Amino acid sequence: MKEGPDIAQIGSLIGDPARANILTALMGGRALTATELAAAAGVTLQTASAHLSKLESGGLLAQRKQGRHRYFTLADDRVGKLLEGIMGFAASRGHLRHRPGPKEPALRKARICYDHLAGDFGVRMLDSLIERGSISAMGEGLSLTTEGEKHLGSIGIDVSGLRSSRRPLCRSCLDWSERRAHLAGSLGKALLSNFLDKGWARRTENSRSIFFTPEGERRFLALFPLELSDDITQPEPDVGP
Amino acid sequence: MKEGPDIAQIGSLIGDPARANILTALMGGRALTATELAAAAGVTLQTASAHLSKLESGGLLAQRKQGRHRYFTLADDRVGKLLEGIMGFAASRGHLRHRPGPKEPALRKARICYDHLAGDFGVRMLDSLIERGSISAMGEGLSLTTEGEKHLGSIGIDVSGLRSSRRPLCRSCLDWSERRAHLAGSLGKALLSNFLDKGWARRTENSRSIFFTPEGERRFLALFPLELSDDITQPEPDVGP
DNA sequence: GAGATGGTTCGGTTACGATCGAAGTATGAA
DNA sequence: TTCATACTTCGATCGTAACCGAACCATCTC
Repeated sequence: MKEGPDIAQIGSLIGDPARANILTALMGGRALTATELAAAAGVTLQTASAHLSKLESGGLLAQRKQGRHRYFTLADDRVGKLLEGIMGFAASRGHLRHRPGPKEPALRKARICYDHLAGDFGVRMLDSLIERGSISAMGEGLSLTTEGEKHLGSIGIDVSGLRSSRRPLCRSCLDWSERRAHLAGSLGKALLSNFLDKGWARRTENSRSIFFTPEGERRFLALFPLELSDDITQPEPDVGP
Repeated sequence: MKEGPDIAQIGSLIGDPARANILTALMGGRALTATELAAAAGVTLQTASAHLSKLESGGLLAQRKQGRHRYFTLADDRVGKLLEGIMGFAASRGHLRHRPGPKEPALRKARICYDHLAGDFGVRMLDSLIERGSISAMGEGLSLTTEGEKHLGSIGIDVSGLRSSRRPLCRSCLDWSERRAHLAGSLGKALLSNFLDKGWARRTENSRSIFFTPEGERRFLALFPLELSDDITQPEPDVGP
């Protein structure tokens, strides 16, 4: 007696707190093991195992066996989009049940989103590029200008090489904590790699946060200036119990 | 572990089948009453009431009181976007909610949707009316032409009487199993009543399917011819687990 | 081989929430 | 006023799914 795509099944998969925690943990784009995910979800390994198999057969997760580990990731980036959408909506509704842990400020400042930079720094980077005219925003889409290609070339990004890949060069990705867009696509990935290669920043173990060295941060901020650089330094007040 | 993260709340709201039906029903953009939604969800009014208040306090629904009716709509179009995203994902994943049971073909052929005709027959009826010029489709909206008013008057529909009601005369209602529109609104209701009154068809007990008598079916098909009457007879292949 | 680590399966318990009958409230009609 | 319709609240039932302990399989190290 049911008609239409089964949104209830997807919904109930996301609707369980343990599974929601698992999915949230995987939003960073890194592959995580069942044990790590069990810890993230706050359940035992057996329970997590059951959840993971449900999520997988529901098409939300993919797993890849490597030795005696099983690495789980989101099935594809459409799942990520979907979750971002729900997170953004939930955040805007004030459904912030998110517990502000100690690592939270670092996550908010700079973190990885799939393979590119998100958080305050990610938002700032895109804003600055747009303000400068390196990237033009038309509606939902983004495109690199010739000025931008020159600009980014000067800091070591091989744009023409990126163009040859199948993946779109520029895409905007909505940040759930900021509700503002940051830069995704192959260019977003290349920029982050560039920062890491230069030693401006490094990934934090077992976390999605990205740590900028003082020198790296100085250079980053100089490279991506903003007319109205306001809320990037002040920490946000804690919300919730 | 009741302290679920943000997305779990939204997910579990969408995750209940009854609530998913309610939301799906509201995707048409029309405001519907609690009673209509109860029917759409296949639950009693009390149960629907509980679901509706949950959905509302979850920020997914808005209600507007009008006389002794309570009209519910999606809270805003961001909710619609969200649901569309989930539906799109579910559809692409092949999560079609069809558990092809024995009654399934009958449901697909002709069934009731609130108070009007849906399924193959519903789609055909609207297509035929548009092809004939009785109804003109402009974007999302439908309107009855003067030719159409004459045409339907000839088969016993009092259009001017219907106009006096508050309810819109013509509305298109998207059928998720068909992904095509059928005719809703007071005219859609009147047409179905007309068929039932004439004895062309009757409702099936405890089901949403509508049974056409052989004679009724013959007349119906004659009344609503189609240039390209193709897929109305061949049953779709089962999509099994 | 033995032992350790990573992960799954099974069985039984438990708690949550969906459901409906019945009774109660609000609005409109006669 | 009285009756009817639309909807909500209350209370109780009941099914399902989340959960964990324990046992089991798989892979790596030594």
